[in-house]
Amino acid sequence: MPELPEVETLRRQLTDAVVGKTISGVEIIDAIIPPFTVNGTPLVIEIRRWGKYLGICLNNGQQIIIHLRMTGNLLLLPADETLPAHSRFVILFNEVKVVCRDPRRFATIDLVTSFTKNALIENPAVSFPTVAIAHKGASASSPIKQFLLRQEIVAGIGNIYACEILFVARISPFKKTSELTRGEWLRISKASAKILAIGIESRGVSVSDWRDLFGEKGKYQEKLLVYKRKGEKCHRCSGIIERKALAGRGTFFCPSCQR
DNA sequence: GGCACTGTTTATAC
DNA sequence: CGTATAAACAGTGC
Ligand SMILES: [Zn+2]
Repeated sequence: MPELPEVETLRRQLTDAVVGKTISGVEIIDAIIPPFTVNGTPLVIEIRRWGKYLGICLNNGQQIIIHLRMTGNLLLLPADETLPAHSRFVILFNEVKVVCRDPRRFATIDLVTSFTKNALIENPAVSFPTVAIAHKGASASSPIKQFLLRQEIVAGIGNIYACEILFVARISPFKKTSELTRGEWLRISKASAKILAIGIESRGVSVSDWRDLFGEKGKYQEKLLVYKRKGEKCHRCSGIIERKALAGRGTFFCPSCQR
């Protein structure tokens, strides 16, 4: 479930763990991944993030770009440790290695010399300006939840946090963006910053098998407000949380206090 | 066994 | 052009 908070957690942990270290190679385990060659044995100079993309920047001009998709995670292990099941690639250092474990095999890794991903709101955990997105929303007809999931609009929000944010903002996931008022956009802005920050502080949400770089579970699953809470009592009113499909995704909300 | 469901994105069809 | 659906894959739960 790597969404923005999970990927940001890895970015921070990787920064502490491998910046300044020498990469001795990248081993591709899953043959479906196109092979590539790292030039020489470069140093890691920075770990960057664009939405859910992670970039390992090297001092040879190359960059390793990783997207964990549904079930990918990264694990820091001693160099001589046996690889876990579903390992797909391994980034090798002198004494440690970073392995990508990914049962569903959707995660991607690429070696590039330049990379960028643009979005209307680049880092919603830090800043969520409302003027441009409200303008774009005014001319769209999609439900707000689908709109928040579009990565070229808001980089990094995924299905779980979209549900959580809209609960905090007291807005129905099905409400059309063209019908949102200025005040509602401001509530979405505040709720996004708040929930994503809590997600990051919690080192993510382990509703399934998510683990951080050190194999530890996150803590946000203990704080979930609506996600996976179908049939349970709303924390804000006397309503009961419902689940409905929206664009094929499970969508959790309180029908009585989200309008 | 069968079917629904799961964190994401993208190609393809309309 | 925007929007909707299927597909990539493997596991889990009913
Ligand atoms: Zn409620």
